[in-house]
Amino acid sequence: MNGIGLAVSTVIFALRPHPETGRPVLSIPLVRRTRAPFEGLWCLPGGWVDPAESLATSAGRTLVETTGVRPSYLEQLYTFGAPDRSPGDRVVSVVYWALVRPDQIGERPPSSKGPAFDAENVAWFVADSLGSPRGSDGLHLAFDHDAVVAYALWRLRTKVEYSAIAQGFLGSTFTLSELRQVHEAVLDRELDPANFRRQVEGSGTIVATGEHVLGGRHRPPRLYRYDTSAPLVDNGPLGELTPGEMS
Amino acid sequence: MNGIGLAVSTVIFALRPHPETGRPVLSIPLVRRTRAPFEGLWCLPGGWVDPAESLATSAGRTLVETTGVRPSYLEQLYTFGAPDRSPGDRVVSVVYWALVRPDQIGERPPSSKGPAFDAENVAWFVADSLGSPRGSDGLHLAFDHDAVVAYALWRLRTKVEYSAIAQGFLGSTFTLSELRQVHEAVLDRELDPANFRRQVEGSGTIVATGEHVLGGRHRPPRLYRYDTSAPLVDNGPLGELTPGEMS
DNA sequence: GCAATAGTGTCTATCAGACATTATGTG
DNA sequence: CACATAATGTCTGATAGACACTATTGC
Repeated sequence: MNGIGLAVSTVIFALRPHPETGRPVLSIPLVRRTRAPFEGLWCLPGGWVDPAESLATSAGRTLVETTGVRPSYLEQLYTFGAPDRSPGDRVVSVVYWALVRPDQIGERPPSSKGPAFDAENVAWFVADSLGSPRGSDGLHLAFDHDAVVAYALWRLRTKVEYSAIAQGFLGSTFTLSELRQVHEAVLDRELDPANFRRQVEGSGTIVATGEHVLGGRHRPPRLYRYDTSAPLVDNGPLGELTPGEMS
Repeated sequence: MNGIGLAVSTVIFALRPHPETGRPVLSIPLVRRTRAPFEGLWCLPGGWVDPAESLATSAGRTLVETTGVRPSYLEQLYTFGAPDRSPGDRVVSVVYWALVRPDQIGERPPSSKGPAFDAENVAWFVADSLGSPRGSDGLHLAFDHDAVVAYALWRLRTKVEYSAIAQGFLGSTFTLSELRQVHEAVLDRELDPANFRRQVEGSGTIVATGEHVLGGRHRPPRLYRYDTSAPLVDNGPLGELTPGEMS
């Protein structure tokens, strides 16, 4: 007990159509602050930790309450605790990062149950337009959230190259083309379809379902699913946090 | 402000002679608890976060106070916050991991200044004898510190393979043989001297000083130092925490 | 057939690991 | 010289990237 406020925040990633090009682009929902400090500025969704709930549960709860999205993946990122990061009383924030599929984004507040979020003050931003260093051009967020977003972006991009994290953006089955497009959107560069196929097939993380997708004006691609016996990501002895463990 | 206690703990690594074989082995200092809960059990050094100090400063301060060592490297590991991880009031622990050189280990409490640590209740343990899963054989620590140690060990071993973290165990100059022995002790396996040399020379992280070590009954090895223009480790946008930044 | 994407094959540069060889100090 | 370790060289198998080629659908 030392009079330090403990909060959680979450950097949420989704692939959404770019407002101009329409191509899928890494996007982050932010919340506009409606009170001091930093009133009017955008910041990460979050809130206080309830003494009875775990940190991950707290992150999952607050992000649903404020943005209406239900993530398919949630992982702790880093704890930010500089004494001056928030005016007034000391606040330490345990920051998580999350992935959501398009179908997990509630564009409207859920009508029946749960607290409705304030849609007026929630908006999606292209990830690459955020996270620029203090003092530079571009949109700047409240608190130290510029640095937080930059770090989360780095972690996602690093991790997509060696883990099966991309499935957080995909449904239960998908084509190799869809999986590749996820990687391309995250890494923001094109990948060779042939080499990508070899790599991901050789990794053993995905399994062909035997089904194909018909209807395209071209050869029907195979459907794949992730091998559920393989871990989603390599987090060492900690393991990953799946939605089931979140609450 | 939510009535949650905020603490820091640190997993400290040093290379020390194995109590039986005498060969350098990864070792961790622990503190014996002198009060409930878990009185008599060993646990990680740590303490409460002072509202005025940063998390890293807090970690650095508490580990010096309790064990007398001054680390050459300190990095945040993970924040552990399960509601039931400590009996009584809720405690969330931000855990750091640290590296120390042999000369930074104060075997006796510093005589002149600072609080003397309780040498009776501090002891070094071979890292591989710790971190075993709950319920299995072996020494078990207070709180959730078994899992904490296991995770820290995983992180150190992962990181030594792609970063220049080994310098945390070495002085300002060293031979390739010494550097290799650090890697071998951390990874607990032998490395081919020739291939190790090529890899580390090719990485560009070390520079030959031009000097040699004489006196051995063999060809005198070159001395190297780390290239100070290269970063110690790749922590993304956060960068590393050097001792200078700790306080 | 043509367009479009799925899927396979092949070549090459690079790199890690195994291991042979040479170099240079001390006793 | 013998010995021990330093330092260099060479071979090989695995792999990533570039890119050519074949397969299969809809129109």
